[in-house]
Amino acid sequence: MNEIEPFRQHISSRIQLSAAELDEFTAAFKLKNIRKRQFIIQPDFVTKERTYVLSGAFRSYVIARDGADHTIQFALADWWISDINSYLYQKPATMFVIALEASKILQINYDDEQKLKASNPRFETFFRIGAERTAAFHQRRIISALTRTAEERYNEFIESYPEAAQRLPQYTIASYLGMTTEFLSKIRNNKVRKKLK
Amino acid sequence: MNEIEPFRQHISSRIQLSAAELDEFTAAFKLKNIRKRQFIIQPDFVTKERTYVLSGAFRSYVIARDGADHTIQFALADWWISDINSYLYQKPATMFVIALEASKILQINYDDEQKLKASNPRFETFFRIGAERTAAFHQRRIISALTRTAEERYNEFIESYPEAAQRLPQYTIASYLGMTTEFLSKIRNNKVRKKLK
DNA sequence: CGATTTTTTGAATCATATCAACGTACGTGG
DNA sequence: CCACGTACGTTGATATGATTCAAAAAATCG
Repeated sequence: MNEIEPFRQHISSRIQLSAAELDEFTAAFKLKNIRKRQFIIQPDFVTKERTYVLSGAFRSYVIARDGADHTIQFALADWWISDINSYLYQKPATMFVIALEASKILQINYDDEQKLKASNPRFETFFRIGAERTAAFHQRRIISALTRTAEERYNEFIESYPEAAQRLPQYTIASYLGMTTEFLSKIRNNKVRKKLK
Repeated sequence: MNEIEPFRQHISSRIQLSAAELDEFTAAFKLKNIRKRQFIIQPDFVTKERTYVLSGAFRSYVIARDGADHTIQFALADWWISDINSYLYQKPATMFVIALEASKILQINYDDEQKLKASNPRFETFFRIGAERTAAFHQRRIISALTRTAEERYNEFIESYPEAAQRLPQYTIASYLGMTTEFLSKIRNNKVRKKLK
């Protein structure tokens, strides 16, 4: 009946650990409650933690020169989120990460993560698998952005993430998919004039 | 005076190994000569190797429904290339990887990589670092695609990869940056009509 | 409820694509 | 080492998918 049970499951789905190892691993993480609209990462501050979402929802975004905001990533329960360039290289962030709902998260800080990885090869494996999957995921997104129209990207999104599609604000989904809120609205309501071939 | 010396340097830049470990690691890789225009990965075949480029140049791309091809990645000397979704999950590829020039590569196959990682935590670390950097790199590319105009993306590209910009065919660069060859040509020759503000 | 945030709608406009044609270069076989 | 074919790059005219702007409608929340 532990609050972090989903996290233990998550770890066990990637690597096999003894009960003691699992305790050691999870002990490096701190549980936090985050209010809606609270920022956990802001530009110019070094991202000192990696965040796992137990419950709630987050969105990371950057603000372009023209002031438009662009969603880089979402994270619902059982996802990770951070400004990976800031965390990995321990340099100032360029992104915001904000809670879209009241949320519970688990965080490990950079130094503790290094210690953990050095202490046990299985822990190193855990992070290796995570990084590989993230890279593969990003590659699929790049392919989608390069090869599909706005409408196709939206259809792909609601198929892949039905829960996110209904729970997250439309304007955040639009900016994740690289289109304006207005255009997404037109797609959803079939107001996009199509060429008849 | 060994042909694979750059590869040994590459490994040493990520992890610290004894001479014996370095030999063991490199022994898992096979050297291959690849002719210009030769494919090393094709759709529908499972990608069984991860490829490090010693010399030459490669491009990975997908073909969209409309027949247009889209460059996913380039690899010049000292870069890695593969269809990561195919290699990682050992399922059929969706991409082509073709040599743009006569090239020399080093390849490790999937099973040997697993053995290597299991045999020595430092080898696991090597791949973890690689995956992390790939993920961080992809994230920067996603941000660029979402927030910049075609012209800005091209300027960013020639600044970040001056060698690639002059060595690779324009149409491959255009498709990497998500624009047509014609439009890139107009950008390069200042033929793009700009709104005067 | 009233206030704020989010979504929708239509018209005008823009950034980039498409198409077609031509110019250039390069590599391969004789 | 020339010639010729094929691949690559450029240009201008036109078309289009998506944005911008402005305003109203709908949803959400304290």
